[in-house]
Amino acid sequence: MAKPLLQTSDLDLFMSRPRNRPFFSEGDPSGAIYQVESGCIRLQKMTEGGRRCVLSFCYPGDVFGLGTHGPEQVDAEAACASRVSRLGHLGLQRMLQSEPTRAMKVIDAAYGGQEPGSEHVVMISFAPAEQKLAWFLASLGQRLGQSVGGELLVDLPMMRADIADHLGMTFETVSREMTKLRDLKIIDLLGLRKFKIQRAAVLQSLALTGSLATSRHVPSPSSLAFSPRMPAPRTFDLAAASAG
Amino acid sequence: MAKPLLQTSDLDLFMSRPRNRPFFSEGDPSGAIYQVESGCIRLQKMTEGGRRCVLSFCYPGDVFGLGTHGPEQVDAEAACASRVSRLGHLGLQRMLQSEPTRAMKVIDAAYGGQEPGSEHVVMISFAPAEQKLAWFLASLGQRLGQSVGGELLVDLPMMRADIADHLGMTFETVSREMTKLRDLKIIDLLGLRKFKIQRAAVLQSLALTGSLATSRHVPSPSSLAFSPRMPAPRTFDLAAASAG
DNA sequence: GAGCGTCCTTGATGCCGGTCAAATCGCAGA
DNA sequence: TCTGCGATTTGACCGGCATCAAGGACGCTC
Repeated sequence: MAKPLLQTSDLDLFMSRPRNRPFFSEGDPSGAIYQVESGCIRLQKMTEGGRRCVLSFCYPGDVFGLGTHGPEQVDAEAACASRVSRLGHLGLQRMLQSEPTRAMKVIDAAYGGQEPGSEHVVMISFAPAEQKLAWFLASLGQRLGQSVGGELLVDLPMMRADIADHLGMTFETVSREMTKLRDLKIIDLLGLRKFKIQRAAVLQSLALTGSLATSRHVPSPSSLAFSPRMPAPRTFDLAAASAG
Repeated sequence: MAKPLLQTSDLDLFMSRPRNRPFFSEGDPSGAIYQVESGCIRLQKMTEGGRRCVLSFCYPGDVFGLGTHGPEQVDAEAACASRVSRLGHLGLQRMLQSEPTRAMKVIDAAYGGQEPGSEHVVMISFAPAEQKLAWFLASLGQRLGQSVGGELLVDLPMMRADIADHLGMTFETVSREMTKLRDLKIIDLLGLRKFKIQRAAVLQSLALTGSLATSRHVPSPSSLAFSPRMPAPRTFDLAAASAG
């Protein structure tokens, strides 16, 4: 992990929460910036109907909170037992005066972290379930993965239901697709909260194109040309995939 | 419409495009800010598979383009014959020196306009087709609607396929749901590029909750309480709706 | 006004993924 | 270790929406 944006000297409070407890909720007065020390925070919104939409996850080193941008727009809850440090209103004002450039950088990072990325929107609007999950696991690998003997060991701090609400599907489907990826030997499940990426190239291909391409045959750039319907193969060839 | 952010004196170029022609594409060097004069611009991304995802639409008065934030992240295309004015690199630099506050405001507006809103994400991830369309038409009404004798007359500058790619559905489904709303007498279709909102309260309720509530019985705030599955009624009672 | 291409509407069909249900797993506390 | 509860897995079923297909409407150009 790179050097965190905020140092101990900046911060004025530490907070811990067990799983599913909020750090703050939508509409709360803000003025503070939070930095994840350990665990995983989910930024989410509730719909009128009581459904939950997880906009993003924050991992150690990430900052969140609206700071100077007004009242909070989302709920921030612990996806697992988590600890965050807080730069409160006063400390933020102080930093804005003493180090305006860095303060702005912190505020921008915290603000940007809770905006949904366009990639996320593309994924949840079009991709089939298997591609959504492949995309999520691949990005989790990039963010949290630890290389171990050519494979990538990745923490999975959040529950299946959290993933589901992040990708616009149900936790049952998350579970099913996870099992499918395991059967294809693309990932290996190590208990409930950890997994291994066994074939990163295949996972990446599945995440990007929704199909299982081998790493030596990258889909041609010409496939970027416009085509009204996606004619990509939508079926798994388990045998071919396992042989790959 | 409120006073546009940019005045004629600021701008250094006008550009026109017929439908489906780009103003710029993802990856183009930026440094400019654009303001819609007439028509409708769609900001979109293409997926590897050649599918299109419309992140947002820009209407007259809106600004877009990344300005000082680096190369363009999206395609900007005319959703119908459109005209935009452009504040180029030099003009932007000049404004940043002479009126930094306003320049920053312009840049922020343009930047924010092409970030997907969290409301949009919530909609496309969970809502059924009828609710998605109701939400889109209602927001279009708020943005472009002209009150005419208690009803709201709204331009619909983009094609069905554009709406579909914005909401994560197919243009056939957009068409079907549009017909359904017309049959329910919630909207009235006036040709292909214009419609009337006949019963705004019902449309709004459909957009927010996915169900048809009458305006006198607003869904109670307590419904915001957490419930893992949305048990809201998913069926249309055409008779009851028409009677309302 | 005729002709033509594009966009839109509408129908028929099939499948993905949501829903309901039940069994199993995993963890924490007694 | 035992017990209990919540999380996860797995199965069965089915409904909404994508897909395929055909016909109609609209807006061009000539």
